[in-house]
Amino acid sequence: MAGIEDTLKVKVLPILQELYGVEIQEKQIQFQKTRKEFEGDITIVVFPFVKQARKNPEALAQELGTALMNAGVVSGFNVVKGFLNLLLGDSKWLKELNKIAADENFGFVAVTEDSPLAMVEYSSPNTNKPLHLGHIRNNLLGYSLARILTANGNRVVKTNIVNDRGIHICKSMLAWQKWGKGETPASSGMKGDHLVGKYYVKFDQEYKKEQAAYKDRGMTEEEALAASALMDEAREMLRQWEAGVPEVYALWETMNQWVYDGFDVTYKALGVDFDKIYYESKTFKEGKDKVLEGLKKGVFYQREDGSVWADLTADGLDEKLLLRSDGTSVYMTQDIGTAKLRYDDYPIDKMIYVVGNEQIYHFQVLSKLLDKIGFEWGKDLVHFSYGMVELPHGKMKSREGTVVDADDLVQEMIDTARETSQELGKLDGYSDEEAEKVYETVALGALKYYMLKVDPKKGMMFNPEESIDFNGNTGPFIQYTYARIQSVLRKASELGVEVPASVPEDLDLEAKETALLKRLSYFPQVVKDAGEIYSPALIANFIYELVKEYNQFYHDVAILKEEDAAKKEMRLLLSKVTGDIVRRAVSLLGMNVPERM
RNA sequence: GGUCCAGUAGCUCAGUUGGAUAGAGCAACAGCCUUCUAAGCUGUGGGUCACAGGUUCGAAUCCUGUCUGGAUCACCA
Repeated sequence: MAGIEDTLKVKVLPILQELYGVEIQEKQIQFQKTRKEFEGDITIVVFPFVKQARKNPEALAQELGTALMNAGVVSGFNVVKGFLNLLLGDSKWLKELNKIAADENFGFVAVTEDSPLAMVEYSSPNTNKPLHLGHIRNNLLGYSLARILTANGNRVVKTNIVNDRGIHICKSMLAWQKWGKGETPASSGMKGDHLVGKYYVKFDQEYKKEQAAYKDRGMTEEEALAASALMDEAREMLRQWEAGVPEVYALWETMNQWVYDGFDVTYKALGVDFDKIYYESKTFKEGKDKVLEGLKKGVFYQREDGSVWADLTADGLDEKLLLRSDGTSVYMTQDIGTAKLRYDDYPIDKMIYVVGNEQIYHFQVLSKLLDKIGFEWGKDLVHFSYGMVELPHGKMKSREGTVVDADDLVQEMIDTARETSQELGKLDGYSDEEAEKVYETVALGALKYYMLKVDPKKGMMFNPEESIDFNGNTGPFIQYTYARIQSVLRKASELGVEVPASVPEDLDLEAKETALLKRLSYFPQVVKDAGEIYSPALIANFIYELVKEYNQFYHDVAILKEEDAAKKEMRLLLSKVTGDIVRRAVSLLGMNVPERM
């Protein structure tokens, strides 16, 4: 598409110059896809230069079209109001098909050692509970973003910052100590992160009981909060951890390891991974140092109680606490430290944080703070924020156990894929193992596509039942089309028809064939746009349109029944190329496609 | 209260830097399996683009105001 537009532009500019003797800016020439209800391949909007040319829109379009026709640039045209619809002719599209077939990396920019380096932070779990639905959106967005950036010619480092310290971790540790009776993942048969999460919930339940008991004894809400023995114990544990008390530290290490083992399983199931993992327990001291350095330089100030603050009121933000009065660090301090370590480790050109939109303010502040401390890259950091995932029933609360657990959800999707597939008898003849693999691919495809097709900025409604629907704008629909293409290719091979590397350019195309080719030719532009605005949704919508186009083509023409050998080969090549593009486009979403389903 | 984000069909969502008669899917209804996979295809119905102004050849899109929903403004992370 881009290529076609550029060559057209070069031809159109001098013609306008010659016809009307006016200098038209390149920007003024607007191309758009010709709408379905009109005849044509590409459309020029002439309104932008009617004034300069001092002509009415229709006459201008008519003259421009005639000139382009005479110059042999287009094979035909028609004018509707101010819209000049151009027909490019079949040979142009067949040339495009041969080009796509010859270029294995069609639409992707090659990555070299000199390519810019982008770091994508995503996932960022806490080690006191398992991953849930919100994390799934985060993980899928982050992973997809990394792939899209790679496709656009960036070196990419995927990173994860694990929040492995703080009072919330101590809560599960304390609860396990008090009520765990030595339970381990091995002894309980539970996944480590689920086991630890169970004790986090346990703490909250006991804490609520305690508070209720206090209130029964006549305490006010505030008095009860202040009197909490449980919370005191948790805080004491945090102090002991910071002081490095061996037993506490050992317990912390053991329970964290359980959680990491559990996370690994979930990440693997989701098909996401990381190049480098940072731990807050190892970065918060670095942040403290940076803050104290800033204090010395006079960028920050200290209050009477010893707490350290940044005054951002001049930037339209508030005052921000960086170190507590007892000298311990807060969330912001840790992020400063992590940022510093990362820039020490990598020559980062672009830093992207995939973090929920409830933290927009946090990242505005972080950007300003990093800038003030003297990191010139601070103001360029990107907070790729995404909206919350809501459920039809209401909000999720991890402490109340109303979350949708990531592992459970994935398992449910796989079960549904299996049931539906078996009902339809889709995979008869496959071994159990092979079939199971397909169920997983389909289940994950459904989940990923559903999560990624929505504009990340917006909050989304996750309807479990609808997501497992195998009809419509869904991952399985895309996978199904791909599988059917492979089936056509297998059948052709059985019949002894080879898919050619290229086809003659003097064939006559039918409307559905041109439409499909047009769609394919947009691919590079879509990848580029998605990379610029960081949008997996753009890719998802493109794939859906492409696949729909193929399905219409598939049902309209008999690919293998065609008598004309050249035309049959053209249709086969078109199918193969479509399959290749679908597979590669889908990989940008972290999705896989099955060869058969 | 300040700041930020959103509001498009009954539901879930698209809608490129302002362009033609605002599009899909789901749900409803009606067709299509002797053919390369019917997890599909075709058709029908369904809209005050939250509301009111403004900018212009042209506004769902840009500007202003209002309403509604969400987020945030912690010595939580």
